[in-house]
Amino acid sequence: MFTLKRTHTCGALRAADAGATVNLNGWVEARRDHGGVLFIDLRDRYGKTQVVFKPGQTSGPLMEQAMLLRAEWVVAIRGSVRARPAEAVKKGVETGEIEVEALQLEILNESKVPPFEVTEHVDVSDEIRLKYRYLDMRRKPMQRNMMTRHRIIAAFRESMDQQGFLDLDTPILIKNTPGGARNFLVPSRLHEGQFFALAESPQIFKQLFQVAGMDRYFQVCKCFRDEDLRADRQPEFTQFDLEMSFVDEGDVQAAVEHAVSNVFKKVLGVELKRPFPKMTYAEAMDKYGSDKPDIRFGMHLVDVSELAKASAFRVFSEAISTGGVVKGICVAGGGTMSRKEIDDLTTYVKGNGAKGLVWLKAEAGSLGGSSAKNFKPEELAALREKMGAKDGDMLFFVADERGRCKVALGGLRTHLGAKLKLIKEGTWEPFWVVEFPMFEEGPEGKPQAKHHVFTSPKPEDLQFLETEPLKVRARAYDLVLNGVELGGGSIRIHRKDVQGRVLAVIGLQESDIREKFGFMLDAFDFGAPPHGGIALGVDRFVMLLLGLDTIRDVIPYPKTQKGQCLMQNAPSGIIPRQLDELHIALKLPPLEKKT
RNA sequence: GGGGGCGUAGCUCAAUUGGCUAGAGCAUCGGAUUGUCGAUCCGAAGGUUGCGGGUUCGACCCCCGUCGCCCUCGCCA
Repeated sequence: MFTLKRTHTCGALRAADAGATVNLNGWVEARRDHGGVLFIDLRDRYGKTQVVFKPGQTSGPLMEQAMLLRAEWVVAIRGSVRARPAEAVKKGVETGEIEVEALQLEILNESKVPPFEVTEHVDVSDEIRLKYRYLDMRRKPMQRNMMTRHRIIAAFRESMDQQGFLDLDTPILIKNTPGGARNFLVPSRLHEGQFFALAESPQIFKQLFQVAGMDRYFQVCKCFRDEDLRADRQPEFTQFDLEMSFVDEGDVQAAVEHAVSNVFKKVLGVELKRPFPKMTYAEAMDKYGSDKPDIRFGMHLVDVSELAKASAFRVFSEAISTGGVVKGICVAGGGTMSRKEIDDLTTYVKGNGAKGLVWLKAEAGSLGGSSAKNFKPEELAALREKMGAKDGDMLFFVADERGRCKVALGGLRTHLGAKLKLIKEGTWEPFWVVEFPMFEEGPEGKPQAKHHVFTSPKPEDLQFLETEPLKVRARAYDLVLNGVELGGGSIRIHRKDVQGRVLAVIGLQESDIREKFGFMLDAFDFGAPPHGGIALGVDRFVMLLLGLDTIRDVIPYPKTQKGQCLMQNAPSGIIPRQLDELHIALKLPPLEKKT
């Protein structure tokens, strides 16, 4: 029986409702039995309301029924709203001024004792949370995360609609095109021996929308990548995806800024300054050692290679003579660091590929520390000057091959920013990283696309395409916020000849190009407009706005680091008949390989 | 595939150098309790120390293997 359908949610009632007779539906979160009076906290996603059963006012049978209630039972209650006695008002709770005096109770469902207490007050391991995700999501933090996720997506959609974008979907089952992220494969029953891939992004389809004249497409879409997981990477994740025609970089960026700003305004009440600033890739790497720097604190990387070249300190001079660089950072007030802390930092940079960490303390108008003896006094003075150090500061240097030096020192900068709490929390400084290189050096020195093969080179760099590909800059842009890459996009190639040249640079044979991208190039034969777009990671976006450090907490049903669903126990084997239908034979590695 | 951390009661954790009956808080169950709200008080029950092997007089602790969760490198255009 379910007759007492709710008239109010568990978060709705206020002092002004006193006297009303209402129905509430929800879960029993807590039960406080005082021998006479019995309190029940009733919970739904809107809040909690205290229900009270009082001897004298509550009938005997109803009291008996109420005594049965346990945590997580689902009930419907009819009762009258009462203002609480002044001394019993619960401050800081929206429904704290009232309670509902029960008149009637329907037990809609009982519950086993849950594996963990369904309250935000207890810590539960990820493993247990994922196994019982439906219980985890009953708790306030996950409810908040899911509601925020919804509001972010809604605000994004609202902006897209306002700007005239069409919400169109694209296939999940698509052609397998090796290269880039590994695809999940789906065998085709109707075509024996053939496979679909799950879309790793709608990239090609959204570009073909532009050829189709569907100017201004967007989608909130699932993408699938069969790669190893991280705190911010799941095998299936969600993107804000958009593409527009007859545009340049500025048009795409403006559209995204409108949407991102709307999200911040609607969800956080924060007005972002537009347009977002831009930083070139070269500057990001030079000053921060990262293509997604956290610019909420300074501590820039300083190149001291000129000083290092002639240095008596061989670690420095040899790094330069072998073609490397020496860079440093200045930690304001870091002079008080202990030897142990410095050792930990050394371990940290070594983990990022550096050979070691040189440290010098700014003190007594010069530089000290165990490495200081390797330098002449005037060298120390010059270093101090170049690094802008004051007494009490700590200087760290990494001498290494250019790329490794930036990565190691950039990593150290980020690490120190968090460790020393240099980051201004609650500040939002989104910006664009632009002028990415078109290619990067792949294995065996072969150029490979840094963004993707449909990214347009800058026209003025086209002349180097075949001769010095690594020098070519792309019309690509990444949106970076608080050290997180929120997404990236580009102006695409819309001319078949240029597309062919780019594919050739990365070493694709004519036949490969036909097989993989033939339909795309064919489409370009029929009048492709100039176009461009971007994709943003929804999960990362939500994580960032909520100040969390894993996207698992903003995805309703995420996978573990081994890519499994602990609730369903997926993936799992299939029965022989299913394999037969697909004409698939398993070839498993031997179970045990013991010698 | 590599490196690291963790795995003890339903949950979160403790257990000295390898040593006595493996403990605590919460949850659960029973009792008490008429204004609590993460109620309180009294009591009870609850353990294959992830699993398998080894070393030892003796293993939660040491060794080998294995499974799981997490972080990370590779990888993720």
